[in-house]
Amino acid sequence: MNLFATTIIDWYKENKRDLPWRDTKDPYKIWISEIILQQTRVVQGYDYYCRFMEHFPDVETLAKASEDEVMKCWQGLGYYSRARNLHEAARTIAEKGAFPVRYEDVRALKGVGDYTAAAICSFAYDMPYAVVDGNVYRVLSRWLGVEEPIDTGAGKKLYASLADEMMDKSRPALYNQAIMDFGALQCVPSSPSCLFCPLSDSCVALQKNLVDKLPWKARKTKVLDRYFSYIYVRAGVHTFIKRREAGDIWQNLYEFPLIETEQEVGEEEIFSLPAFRELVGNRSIRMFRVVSPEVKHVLSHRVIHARCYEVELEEEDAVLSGFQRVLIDDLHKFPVSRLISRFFSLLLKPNYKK
DNA sequence: AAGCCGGGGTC
DNA sequence: GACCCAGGCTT
Repeated sequence: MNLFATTIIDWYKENKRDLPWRDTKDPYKIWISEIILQQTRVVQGYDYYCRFMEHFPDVETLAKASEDEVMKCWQGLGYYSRARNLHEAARTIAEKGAFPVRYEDVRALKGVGDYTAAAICSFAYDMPYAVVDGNVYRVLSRWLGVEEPIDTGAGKKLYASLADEMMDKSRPALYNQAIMDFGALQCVPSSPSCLFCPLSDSCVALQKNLVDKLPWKARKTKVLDRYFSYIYVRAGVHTFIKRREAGDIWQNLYEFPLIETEQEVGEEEIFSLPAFRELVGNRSIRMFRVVSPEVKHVLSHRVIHARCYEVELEEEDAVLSGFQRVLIDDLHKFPVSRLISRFFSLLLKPNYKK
């Protein structure tokens, strides 16, 4: 008799969320949902999942799509390596002809780690692999009173072994869904309603008054500042963009010509930057304006202080080396970061006042 | 083992 | 401002 598992499962039957990727055993749909939901709340990923399924209903469609198409569908969701890896894995699967059925082969897919492999194999195939995600860390650390941090090698190993031990291996899919929903809805990070918790009688953290301290992380990510000045260069009906390359944020997303500096650059100083002169050259400028004063764009590990300027060139057929010349009306077709899409919407506003 | 990689919500 | 979210990859 497993008190923990049966309690969680009973709770789940009464309180489960109705989610589209739970109505299926199709490993493709489950895989897509799991990648989308990595470090992403259900409410945030929900619409992306539905749109993704409309655009790419099966793995062959996804494999045949261009990377830009996939990225466009992912635009705004963040952690864009997920989309790139997803695309690569789709091509691997399509080449082999079918979705892998062994745990090791699922785990070997690009972008699929321990958590996602366990989720796919349990949900699609009912294999007894315990998921260990943020919810599971929280539920286990509190109920068992585990004070080991969750972000060290030793901690992860310990939790993986505990999760395996606690699992009801006679019904893996049900148990895994149950513990994650329990963590997401009942055993929430801050101020959980322990008064109404079906496990409160046996919860170690509650007895020791550690609920608001568990789980905990040993280290925190350092946040650094970066300073971006974007130049929206207009030449007649065209403008210029570039695809960001590997080794930095927003890989393979498009953006306006960018000048990054060590320090903040004032709106008047932008003209005197060598990088600005190099971009515009000796072309004559018909108009200059500030599209956006500084906006703080906050990422998990960076704070980007960004501005956007508009420069209209006299020369309407100008070419900027290193940049794609595109129709301004086509800008919306390119996958871009949330920051750039914000600038897009500013540019679309009529009667913008300087 | 530590750092990198997004964006949004909550308190 | 600090923390968290159905984490994984690179170095």
